[in-house]
Amino acid sequence: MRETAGEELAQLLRAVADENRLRILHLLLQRDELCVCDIERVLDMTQTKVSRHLGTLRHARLVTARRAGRWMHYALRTDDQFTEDLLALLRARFAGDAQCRQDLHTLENNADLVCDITTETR
Amino acid sequence: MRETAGEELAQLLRAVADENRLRILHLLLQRDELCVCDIERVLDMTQTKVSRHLGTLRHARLVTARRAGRWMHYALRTDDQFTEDLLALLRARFAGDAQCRQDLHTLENNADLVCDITTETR
DNA sequence: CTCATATATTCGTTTATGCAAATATATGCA
DNA sequence: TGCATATATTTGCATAAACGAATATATGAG
Repeated sequence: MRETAGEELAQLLRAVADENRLRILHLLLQRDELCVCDIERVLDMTQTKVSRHLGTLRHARLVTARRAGRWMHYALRTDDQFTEDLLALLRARFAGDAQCRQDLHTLENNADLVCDITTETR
Repeated sequence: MRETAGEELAQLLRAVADENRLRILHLLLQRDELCVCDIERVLDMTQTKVSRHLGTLRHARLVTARRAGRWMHYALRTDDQFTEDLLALLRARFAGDAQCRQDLHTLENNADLVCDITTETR
């Protein structure tokens, strides 16, 4: 059942090779953590869609999930050098992308984000 | 008909996110140029398969094609910084991959490669 | 022109991926 | 316990991508 190393790399790259997931990764580069409904609101995607794409990213070991009450907090993984380097590369690209800039604007002007509240007792 | 910048990035990443194309890129990192039949022999893939994947890489602007007599010589593009950086990242990964090491061995021990002959008058 | 070689493209099929809608699970509050 | 909220998963369908086999094109040799 073990994948070959090459197939594992291809799978990681496949996880990144999707516009929806790129937008999610871009958001996660801006905050330590974000929950599903935050992403849902900022990117204006359905809950199903966000959850599924986060599942893909988690399966590819690009993000971690942490439960906090009713919310699942997602964050970028920081334990793999290749992933780190790849994200650093992408971060530079995102800066020049119109959609990403708009998403960033929406993120910063949204006062209702769950993950902006530091206390998790809700 | 123009793609968004984000979709363009996703398309580039999609082109890289395939094990066959990763193996081809790995070979191209070893030589300035390789023709289709060289890759065909080293990777033991059918001509159709190699040609189609090279087409995908060319379409994603990862490689260039140059006709030399009956042969098409493919080479990595060097005119885009992001692509350069991405390939540099991959190069490091390839070194630790068993399949890539074997491909490299096959490449080096194959005396019949078209692109090992410097003169193109055949 | 004819034949052989190198590469590209088309065709039909299979597999993978994305989506929305519906449903299921998990947590917290009353 | 029962209800509301947050998230995950399943289902059914549509589109995209991969494959081999066959066919087409392009070049060079004779």
